[in-house]
Amino acid sequence: MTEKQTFSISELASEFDVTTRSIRFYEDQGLLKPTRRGQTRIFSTTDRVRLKLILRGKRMGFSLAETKETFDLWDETLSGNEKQLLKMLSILDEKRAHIEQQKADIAMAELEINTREAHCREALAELQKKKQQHESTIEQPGHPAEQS
Amino acid sequence: MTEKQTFSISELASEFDVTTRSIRFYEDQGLLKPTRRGQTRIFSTTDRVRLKLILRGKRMGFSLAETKETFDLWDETLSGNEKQLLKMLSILDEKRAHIEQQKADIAMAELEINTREAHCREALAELQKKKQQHESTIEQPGHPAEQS
DNA sequence: GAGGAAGTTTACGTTAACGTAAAGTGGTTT
DNA sequence: AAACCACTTTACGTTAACGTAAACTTCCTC
Repeated sequence: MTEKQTFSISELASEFDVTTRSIRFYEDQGLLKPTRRGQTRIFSTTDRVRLKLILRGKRMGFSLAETKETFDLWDETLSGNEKQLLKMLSILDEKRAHIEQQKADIAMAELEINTREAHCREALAELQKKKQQHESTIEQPGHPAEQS
Repeated sequence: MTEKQTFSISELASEFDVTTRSIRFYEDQGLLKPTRRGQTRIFSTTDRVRLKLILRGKRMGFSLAETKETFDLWDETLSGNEKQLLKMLSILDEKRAHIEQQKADIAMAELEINTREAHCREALAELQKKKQQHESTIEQPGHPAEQS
């Protein structure tokens, strides 16, 4: 009872930090299906969820076409015969494979980032040491020289 | 002594399953720097590693321009002054943030895939049950009818 | 020496995912 | 009623990352 049920285009745009142009484009491509009041779009909570999925899909490397496919397929699956269900299961397997690849990529990337960071910090420490040596060579601790 | 040190363009292409066109494009954009024998490209193990990084970068949502930036920056960092090193560290932080986002996305995606799979399997089980009921209604276990 | 395989350059074409005007609609605030 | 929103449609422009075709060189083989 306490949750918002409908959203304007600009509400969704600012919430998810995308342009209204993008949202209209997603509708145009059949990914969102807002109703209308006059000519103004009214988005449901379902649209909101789908927008979230679209954006996450993008971050995970899925094209809009792929995301639309899974949306459509899922819609069909809901009232689904056996063939549809089995197809959905096989697609879920593909997604899982994709995810496993991503996990592996991420693990490797993390390793590299860590070794690089270590390398950087070592190099910085080296520089600091040389700096201090240099300072103690040319300058004694004390008050600065008074006017040359 | 036992590892290959140089590679032709088609060797790399087939190893990483990309086209030679792509590899030439990556060179064109400054991501790879093969030497030449005559006009033929000769790729080093460094190039090979970078190609691998390019492809992983793509899978993780980095553009070629971004990947090139980190390559270049890392080259500079090797002979680096303090400023370069600090910049590299801040970029490493950005990458880490990116990775954290990916991890979160992946975790959510996995959850969804699991619930969807469960849903599919339930629906399939329902269908199987109905099928069996139907079969036992219209058909008794026994030998088939002989020629109508 | 004719052909074939693997390499090259040059250059125009393509697709996805929007960006960016331009021009119009509908409500409300002054 | 004038001005100002937020929203709309239509339509051409843009960028990244290659695809694809054409015409050429080298080297090897038959």
